[in-house]
Amino acid sequence: MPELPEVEVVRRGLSRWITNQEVLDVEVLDPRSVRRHRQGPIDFVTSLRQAVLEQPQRRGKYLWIPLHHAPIEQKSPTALVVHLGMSGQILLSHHSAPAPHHLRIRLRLDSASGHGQAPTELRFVDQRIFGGLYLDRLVPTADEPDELIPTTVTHIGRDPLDNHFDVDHIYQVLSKKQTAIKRALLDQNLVSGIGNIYADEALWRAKIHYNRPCNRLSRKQVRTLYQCVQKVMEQALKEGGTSFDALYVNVNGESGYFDRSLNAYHQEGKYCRRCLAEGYDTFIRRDKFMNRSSYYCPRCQRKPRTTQR
DNA sequence: ACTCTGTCCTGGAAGC
DNA sequence: TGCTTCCAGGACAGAG
Repeated sequence: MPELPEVEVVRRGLSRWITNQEVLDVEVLDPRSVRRHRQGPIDFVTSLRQAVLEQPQRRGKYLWIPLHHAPIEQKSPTALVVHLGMSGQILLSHHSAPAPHHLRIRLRLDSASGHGQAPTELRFVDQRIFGGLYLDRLVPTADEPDELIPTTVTHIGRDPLDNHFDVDHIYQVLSKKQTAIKRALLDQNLVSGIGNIYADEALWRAKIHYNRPCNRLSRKQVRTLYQCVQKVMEQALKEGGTSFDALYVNVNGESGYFDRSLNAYHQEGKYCRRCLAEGYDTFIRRDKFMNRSSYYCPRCQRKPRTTQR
């Protein structure tokens, strides 16, 4: 399940190989993968053809590649926006390599214009079709006029690895929220890039129960929690991201190995590693929360007294 | 204004 | 064996 570290691994791979390459041709094999492109699949193909791909950017789980249309007068800057959803992959291959099973979109690239052994095709593969590609206009952000982001990403909050990430501002917002802390962690408008895996891992590290009301957390607890988010994401990035199966891979099709470092997520029934080190044999538990699983240690992460859903 | 649920999707696993 | 049901969850529309 791609969250921030996985998307960043993909961004770095793309940056190395596709920057300054021209799109020779585009093929949409499943129109559902471009459903967020309002003007439809045909416009997607014709608008992307002959565009030159610039340095890929990211905010949270959103990835975008600014486009440069060499021969055409630039109306306003645009970008190819990528969201991997649940199972999306960006793969760089030779165009003659066999097509993977869930191949949805292919971009033929002009490898001759760039690096010698560059791949000749960018492929979007997506089993569950929650992800997709679309074109969008780039606009300056509200607080940094030199920073351009797609209009559809303006409502997304800065992520924990962003230089302008401001934890005191986050605390101010959280102190007014009634809702459970995990719901706030997963809310991409406040802070982006956190999904179910890193939410559970950060809460475990910070020893906070997923159902703790936001407005009952101290400034210190909020600081600690977001430091834990940053630490767990930095470690995951170092280890190439989390892969449970073939659903998440980097641009070369390789899996990350952060799943071996997980302390809570997917660890139901296993000993809590921290408790074990302290001489307790507590098991990690799984609760249903927000229609998904929440993994936690019942000793380290005590339930709030007033349990609300 | 804020909070929360339902929906989109596929395929592997579990249940009968 | 073969069928059905469940489960995974990111983002957003729309309900409360």
